[in-house]
Amino acid sequence: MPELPEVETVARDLQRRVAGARIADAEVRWPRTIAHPEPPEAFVEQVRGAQISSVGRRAKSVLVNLADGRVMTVALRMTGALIVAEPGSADDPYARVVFRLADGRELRYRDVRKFGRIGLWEGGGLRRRVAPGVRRRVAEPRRPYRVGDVFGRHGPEPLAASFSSARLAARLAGRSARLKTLLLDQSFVAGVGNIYADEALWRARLHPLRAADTLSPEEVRRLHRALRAVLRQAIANRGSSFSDYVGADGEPGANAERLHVYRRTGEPCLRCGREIRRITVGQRSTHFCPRCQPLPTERP
DNA sequence: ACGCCTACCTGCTTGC
DNA sequence: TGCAAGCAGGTAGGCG
Repeated sequence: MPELPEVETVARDLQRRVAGARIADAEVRWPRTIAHPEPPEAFVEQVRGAQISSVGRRAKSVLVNLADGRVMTVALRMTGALIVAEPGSADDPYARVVFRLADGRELRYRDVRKFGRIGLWEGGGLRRRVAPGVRRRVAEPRRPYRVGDVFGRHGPEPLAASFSSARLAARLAGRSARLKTLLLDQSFVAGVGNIYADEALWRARLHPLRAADTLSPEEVRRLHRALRAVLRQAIANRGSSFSDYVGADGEPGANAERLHVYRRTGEPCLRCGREIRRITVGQRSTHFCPRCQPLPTERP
């Protein structure tokens, strides 16, 4: 399940391995993977001959920046992976899109469950920012092809220097939604998924069902620190692998064994020993320690 | 604003 | 053993 740390790992791997490479040709084996442009034949035509200048990340998408300023976005969703295959490698039956590089290697988009999407966009607009207090600019023309529009509704990057505790507090204020729901909401904060939402709440000792606007300033600071620490540690370990996630080298990450609550239902809390519980919040499995993460109204 | 539902997909696990 | 149901969860879109 690629979340921010897994996508960051893939992007860093690719930056090291394919920056500077030229895409000689591409083959689309599952047309629905191509979200833009349509039809997929147009995508192949437009990407052919392009040179990759650098690879980055925004939210849970890999950004493949092309030398001419265009950007290819790769949303891995559940089971997507970008893997660099050396010449002569065995074919992959789950490769949905194959980019043949001019040097003989292949950049393969592999996706067992086919949820992932790839788009090719004009650059620009990525850092678009509206000054505080300004509601809407006058009749901004629609430019649906700009990569910035793809992420126009996403929230801030939690590891950005600008994502301060005060900023988190401001975003939580007036929100009655549960913490777990908000952490998973990409327009609230970008890149957090089920694993790191649960891990951050455990680390911050906050119950997943707490209403966001009931947190004390101290609790907001704990959440801010916990979220960033959990994400940073996962990146340092090259991400958490369960069944599908691998880096661009095809190797799984090492962070899964470092998780404290996720998929540890019934096992002892690593802080207090109480059994980890699993509940459903917004149709998502949610893991927490009932002693370390109490609801204020409850006495566990 | 918020919660809830469905659709998209396939592989693996579980239960009879 | 075989087969079907259940489960995993990121995201878009719809409904109340």
